[in-house]
Formats: sequence, C-alpha cells, structure tokens
Amino acid sequence: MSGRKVISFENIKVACKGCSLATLCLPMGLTTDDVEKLDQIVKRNRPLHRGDHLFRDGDKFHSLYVVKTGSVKTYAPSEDGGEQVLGFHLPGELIGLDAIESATHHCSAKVLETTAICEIPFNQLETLSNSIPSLQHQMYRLLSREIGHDEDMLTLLGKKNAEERLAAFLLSLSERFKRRNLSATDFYLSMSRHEIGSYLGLAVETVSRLFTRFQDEALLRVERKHIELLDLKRLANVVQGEDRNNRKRQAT
Amino acid sequence: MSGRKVISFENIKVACKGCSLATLCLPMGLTTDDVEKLDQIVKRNRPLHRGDHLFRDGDKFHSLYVVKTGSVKTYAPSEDGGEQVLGFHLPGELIGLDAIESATHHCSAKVLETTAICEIPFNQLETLSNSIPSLQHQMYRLLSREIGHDEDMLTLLGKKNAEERLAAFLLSLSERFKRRNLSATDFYLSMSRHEIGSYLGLAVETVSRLFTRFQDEALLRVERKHIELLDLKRLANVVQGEDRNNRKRQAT
DNA sequence: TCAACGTCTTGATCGGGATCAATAAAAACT
DNA sequence: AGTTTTTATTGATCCCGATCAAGACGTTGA
Repeated sequence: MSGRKVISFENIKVACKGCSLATLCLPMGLTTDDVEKLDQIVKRNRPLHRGDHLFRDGDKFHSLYVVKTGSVKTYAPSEDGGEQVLGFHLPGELIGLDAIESATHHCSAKVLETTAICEIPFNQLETLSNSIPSLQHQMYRLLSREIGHDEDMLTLLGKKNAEERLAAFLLSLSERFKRRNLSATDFYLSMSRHEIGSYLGLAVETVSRLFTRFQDEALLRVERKHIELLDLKRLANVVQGEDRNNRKRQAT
Repeated sequence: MSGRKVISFENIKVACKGCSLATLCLPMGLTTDDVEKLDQIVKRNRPLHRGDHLFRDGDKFHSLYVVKTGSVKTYAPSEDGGEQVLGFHLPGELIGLDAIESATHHCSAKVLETTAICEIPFNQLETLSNSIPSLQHQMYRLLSREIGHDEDMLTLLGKKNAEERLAAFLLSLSERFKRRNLSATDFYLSMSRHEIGSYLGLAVETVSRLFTRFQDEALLRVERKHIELLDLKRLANVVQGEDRNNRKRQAT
C-alpha cells in the first residue's frame, strides 16, 4: 500500500491484440479483425486470490476460462473429502472444455495463487466461431489438444513408476514455462506436494522422498517451492525409465 | 458359403438416416436435411478384420472414424514393443479426435474383431460444420465428452485399486451395450486379458485373478470371453470401494 | 512473542499388485 | 490330424510405494 501503487486494473484489461499470450491462446491464427471480434466477448474480471474458485463440480457451465497470470488447479472432489487433481493450468491455458457436453461442470477449479483470468461466455464464442472458420478450427484444435494431453497422462499413470512420473511432471512444467518466455530451469511451484501427489497418483511422502532423491542425484536443487533443474537431459532419461531398461534384456 | 448368402454389401452402405446408431453418433440433433448433407461425405468401406489397423501412430490425420459394428482398440505403442491401451471403441463411438490438433495420429487403432467403419474426412466435416451450426455444436459436444471420459479414466488410474478398476470397466461396458439395445448383463469381451490389463494399468495375472475372485463372490460368471454380470448393484458398490470405506472412519 | 496449525521431510513397516514360473486350454497353422 | 503359438489361469515370491508415526520447519494470528 505504501510507496508503489498496486497493480493497475488497466494492466489486466489489455486486449487480446496486445496480450503476450495471444499465440498460446484462442486468438492463435486469427486475423487482426477477427481477434477484435473475439476481444469483444472476452470478460476480464478482477484478479482472484489463492483458494478462490472459478467454478465448482456441479455448477452450470456458461464460460470457458483462460489463465492470464498465476495458476489454477482443476480437481474432481470425491464424497469422502478426497480429491483427484486433474490438471494444473498456467498462463495461456484453457479451462472448462470438459463441461461443454453436458453444460455442467464435472470438476472444480481453484486458484493456487493470485491469478488473472479471461472469461469467455461459451454461447457467444460458439456463435462467433460459426462465422469465423479459423476460430472454429482453433477451437477444434484446442479441444483435440486437451484430449491428447489427457491421453499422455493415461500413459503416465498406467505405465510409469513414481520417479518417471515426477520427472515427467517437472519437465512438462519446464517446457510450459519456457514457451511463456520464463526460465525453463528455475521456477516456483504454486502447488503443494499433496497436490502434485494427487495429480501423479502418488502419496505425499513419495513425492517428498523423490525430490530429495533427485537432489541427491544432482538432477535438481529444491528448497520448498523453489525448483532449479540442473540436468534436463538426464531428467528426460529418467522419464524413459533409463535404468529400468538397462537392467532388462533388450526388447524385440 | 453354402446355403445362405454372406452379408450383403448393401447392408453396410445404409445411410446415416436409417442407421440405428444415429442417436449415438454424429447426426444426433440434426435435421433430416442436414443428416443428408453429412451422409454425402461419409465413406463406408468394406469391413475390416481382426488385427487390421485403421491408422497407426505417426500417420497423417485425414479422417475421423465411427464404429458401426464390431470393436476397435486405440493404443500408444512404446519403443520397447509394449503398449498402453487408451480406449475400446464400440458401435457409435468416434475415433481419431486426438489427432486434429497436429494433423498427425498419436496413437494406433486396431480392430479387435470383424468391424464395419464409417470414415469421415475431417476437412469436409469441418467445412460442413461451418455451415450447419447444430453440427458444429455436436462436434464440440463430442470432443468435450471425450475429455470428460479421459478425466474419468485419470481418476480411475490415480485413485482406484485393482478391483475397483475392473468393476468400473465392466460396468462401463455394460452401460454402453445397454444404450445400443444389447444385453447389459450378458456379453462377450472382444479384447484379451492383456489388453484389459493395459487399459486399467494392471498386470494380466491380476485381471485374471480378479475375474475368478468376482466369480467366487457371485458378482458375475465368466468363461473365457463370455461375461454374465449377476449383480450390477454390488458391482457398483465395489467401484465405490465398499469395504475400503467400511473399514475406515467416516470422513469430514 | 508464543501458540497453534498446516506443510514438508524422514524413518519404519506393511501390503497390494507386479513379477516369475509352470500348467492348462484355446486358437492358429500345416 | 497333430503341432505350434497364443492366451488364460493359478501359485509362489518379491518389491515399490502406501501407510503409519514422529519430528522439523513455516506460516498465521492473538
């Protein structure tokens, strides 16, 4: 409050046209004109804070959401208070695609840190995409990409062991930060060990132990939420199950 | 060959209009006129046989496929000869949605038994969907539904134990058969134990043992590929982890 | 400042399901 | 027909990661 002004609301209301995320987001591949039209239906609300919900499981679906800054987790709550984390969403990533089918959300979305969001009323987006073929195409691509991601996760959960999962998770974050022109090797985790564990199908303790093991093996340095990846190449080998394969006979 | 004629080709070339699957498939919600237009771009090739591929990982993407009769598995092959089964596809279900984004297939699709397929060139479908809003809407819904399914699978693999997974799998098949006006309690599996295991993230032996255990508990009768579900209700309880919860203290 | 709570780490133990191994039963091929 | 190959079942053993337990560290609020 003292000295410097808080982040100006004007900064948040930057149009898609001037948004640094445009190439990662819905406007990708649209003409300036079309971006303008898209821009007119996008709502930019004030920032949300850690713990706030974008929507909850069971809510009626009306909008898609794009993370502008910050991060969001989506999760499926279970009756017994537990939850399955379905995804972590970084700037430029779309949330809510799974709710189109039934017009109802089947998961909850909770903000992990102070986060700015663009809200896109789906009805309007759908109408607009009907008059802008390249927007329709981009929608198909984004939906398809989500399916691809989920399938990658299925393979991760179905076939990979604990260390392979964590390594894959860290590399995925790394690549996503890189694309946003942030450091690929030095970043802060906005989610807890528990949330990482839920996402990867592992217990908190296992995640914690793996972090220390990776550090002992000089793959990374970790201090609480601060991660420094020291050897991306070896980390990628871990994902492929390096020593697992070394110990076994070569395949067909 | 003797006596009766083999299945006539004419039967396979039934238009969407007369197809019993129309309400489960792309034409859902379209007017007769629009179905006619859709019909004109759908290719109906001769049936495929067990082991045939619709496409392989890495192939260029040009069409979506709908199962008309029979069944198909999609799987992600790994360099070491292994595979992760991503899904089993029954009549009325769409295949290939994950390939739209990069215009390349990231998994393979193999036919599990003699199977008839409708092929829909995606470019033409996309163009058509641009002039038929309800088709566009149906496309969004189908893509969204796929995401929802995948997220359900993530929860299955992330949180459920072996018996919960197999029970969920059997009930899923049951419900899908039912919607196609087939028996919900008596059916044949077109996939092997190995493929079930891969799909559920379990070893073949575990799947086999679970089948015998379920039979011992009078949940079902099983003989090779023939399954008879005897107690859908209890099976549903197994999915929820009945005794797992019974043994623990009640939650918050 | 200290208390209270939540998160993370580390150690000890346990168990579900993988793996190894052997047989049985189908299916595919000749 | 028999022979080979694939698939399924069952048993024995092992191990990764879950669970239980305790302490360290951080954070929050009076």
